[in-house]
Amino acid sequence: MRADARDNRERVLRAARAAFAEHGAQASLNKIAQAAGVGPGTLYRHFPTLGALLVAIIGDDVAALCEKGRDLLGHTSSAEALRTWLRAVAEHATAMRGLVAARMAVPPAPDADAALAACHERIRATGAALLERAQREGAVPGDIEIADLLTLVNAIAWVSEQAPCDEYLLDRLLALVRGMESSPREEKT
Amino acid sequence: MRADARDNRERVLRAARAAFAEHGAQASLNKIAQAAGVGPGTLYRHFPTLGALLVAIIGDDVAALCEKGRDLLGHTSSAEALRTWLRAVAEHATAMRGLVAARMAVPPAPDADAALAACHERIRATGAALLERAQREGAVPGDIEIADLLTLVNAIAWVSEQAPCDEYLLDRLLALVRGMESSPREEKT
DNA sequence: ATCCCAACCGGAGAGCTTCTCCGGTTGAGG
DNA sequence: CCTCAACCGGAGAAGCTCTCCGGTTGGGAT
Repeated sequence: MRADARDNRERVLRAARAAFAEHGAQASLNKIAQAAGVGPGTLYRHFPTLGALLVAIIGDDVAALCEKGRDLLGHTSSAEALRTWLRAVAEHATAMRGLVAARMAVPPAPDADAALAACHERIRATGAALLERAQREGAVPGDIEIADLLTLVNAIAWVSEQAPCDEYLLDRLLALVRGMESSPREEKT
Repeated sequence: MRADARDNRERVLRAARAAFAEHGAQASLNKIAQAAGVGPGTLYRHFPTLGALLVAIIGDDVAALCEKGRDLLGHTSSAEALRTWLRAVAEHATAMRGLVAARMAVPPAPDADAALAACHERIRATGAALLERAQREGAVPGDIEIADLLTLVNAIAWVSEQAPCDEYLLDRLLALVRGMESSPREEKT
């Protein structure tokens, strides 16, 4: 890749990150290109779809979440580890004003972005390890499936962004989920 | 209202109902007008906002849900009554491919459609009666608030529409909510 | 039965969006 | 230094929401 091309790519990523954080899925790709100082054609050549752009932005975040999940596997309380991690997932999904939640909520369709599907799978695998440990210890009901749990967490993250004025909504809704009865911070009975 | 005006209004409503059922929030208002055989101006004069159109369409459904809620207050099992009603809410919210869930998910902002806010309040009041009964009987934890519960149900309805191929997702996610442990149909232990 | 005007209609169009195409420009290897 | 593949970005097609306004018409009054 030519130097100027990489330069443009990074400027687009920076502009997109800011735009998504502010406007979420409603961000205009045109304006992102404009803010990055490139033409629309350049943006679309680097990132043919919204999903591709999104994956490029959240790639690092996904890795961080997986890392955090591995760390939490060593946590003494398996239930609290799961809760803490799911809350981190929800918080990350909320960071882009619902865009991430909307795109990552359900397992992607077969024809969808391969990179997006990979992100999804990495998150799922990390969650599965945490859930299985909690279930083995009997801390969480055994009939819960990780895919459903993640979908629900993403749904909660999405809806929390619909009411941006209620900053505690996310936590209250998470507390309504089976197996997450107490919020991570207040545990320590 | 002139006869031709009412005629047009009803044709628009019919077209909109069909379009929303098929495309949800992505339905084009232009195409709805075209399908109804009227110009865009006519559509926007009758229904200035998407919310107004939506309220006109779901008004009857909201009344039916409230009616159903009142009936269920006489149900022997207060917990099952609540579960059955919330499932009905979710199913209705799903009927328009996520559009209803997206608009009704959270209590509307002060500047929003008054009619939409009224719909929201009627649903909330009905749910509050069902929830309070279940809580009085100790069938559902007392720390649950009806507004949060409804928001969560709407979030579930929304996310279920994101994966239209998984028809049992809605029920599985509802079963993940505290106080809705068993699905309504399978209760009857 | 006719008239009249308020109410209503719908198309034109402004301003936004996403996404594509292609002629001009430029980085970097020979 | 020269060349050309790779890259750039603007023009523009197509579609969207929503507004404005001149022409039409329903139906009450005469």
